[in-house]
Amino acid sequence: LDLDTAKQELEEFIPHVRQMSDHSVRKMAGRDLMRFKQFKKQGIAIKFGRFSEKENNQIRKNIEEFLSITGIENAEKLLFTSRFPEERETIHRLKAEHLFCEKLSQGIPRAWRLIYYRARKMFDPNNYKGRYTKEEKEKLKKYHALHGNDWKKISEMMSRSNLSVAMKYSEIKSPIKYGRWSKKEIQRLMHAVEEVIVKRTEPEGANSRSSSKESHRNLLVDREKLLQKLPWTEIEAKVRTRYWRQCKQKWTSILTNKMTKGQQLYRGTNGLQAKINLIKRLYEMKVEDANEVNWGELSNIIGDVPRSYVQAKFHKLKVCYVPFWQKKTFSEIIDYLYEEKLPELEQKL
DNA sequence: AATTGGATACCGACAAGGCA
DNA sequence: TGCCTTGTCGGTATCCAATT
Repeated sequence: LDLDTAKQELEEFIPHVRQMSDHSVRKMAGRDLMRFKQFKKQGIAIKFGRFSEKENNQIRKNIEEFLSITGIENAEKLLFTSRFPEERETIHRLKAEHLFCEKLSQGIPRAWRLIYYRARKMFDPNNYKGRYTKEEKEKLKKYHALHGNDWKKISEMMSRSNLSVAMKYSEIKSPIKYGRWSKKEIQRLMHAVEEVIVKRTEPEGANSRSSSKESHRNLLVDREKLLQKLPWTEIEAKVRTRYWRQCKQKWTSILTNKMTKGQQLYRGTNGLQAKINLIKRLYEMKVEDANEVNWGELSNIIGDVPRSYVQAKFHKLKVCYVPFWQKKTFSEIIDYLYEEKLPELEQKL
């Protein structure tokens, strides 16, 4: 199968296939194309984004079955074979013999690689360890000083996953401030954001003042897009006192304020109406999993606000009004809100 | 003045892309 | 395949202001 044909055939399942490296496309063609076509026959679309609870359960089931077929003791041995040098050969042989790749991805309409990584996260005993203690943070800094970016080594020393230690370190590597933002910091943030936006829309050459103002105005219209794709590490460097994720979050809240012109859209009667509308719309959508919801579409319920604002509001509704929400599925939560809470809210109106 | 609930901030979990 | 980096999502603790 040559590369161009592969790209062409894959395109209907993976819209961004043209931007992928040739190497990944080849891999995907070999491992996934057949599966994708099978799913298409059954009328099932290939998915992206967060895994639904259903998919997670399917992975658990697939792993469990594979373990019982091969007699491999546990998921860690299956998914982190290199941690068990003595048994490596045997496990590899069993995986090949019993078609591990195929079995793992059974019933899940996604690229194989994504499923594999999801499974590794789920079954890594070094994952899900909760917050870092002070001592752990100190240890992490010490180990990094000794071993540099050898996250694999550090993760073993700390019994945390590679991903976890790498991310935590990037947060704590330089001293940052916590707590409320000072005026100066906010100013630096706004400046930094403006700079990267102007730089982006004005590729070298066009540098006249008027065109800069012009593009600035156009960008304000296009803010939803801008909100999502700013170079936050660059901005972090310009702000200096904050970590990039703090910057991003602060920017979102500033933007929300600007968009709502400081009105309190979610207070008093407005807020009540917004809650009611939100519940109604979600109920009407009949969606089974939270990541199928198009939150951007719902934002007009509250007003001119970013998507994340609506999501946060929904979260609040859920936590405040739905008992045992952690144990309920998304549609159960929506049903509860609609049946139990909606009448109450409407009465208050 | 106390209570209550919304806003804000923190940070772990996650997806996905690149490179070797 | 494995590993690292960058960017997004979501749960929770805390802060603060409106309400009683």
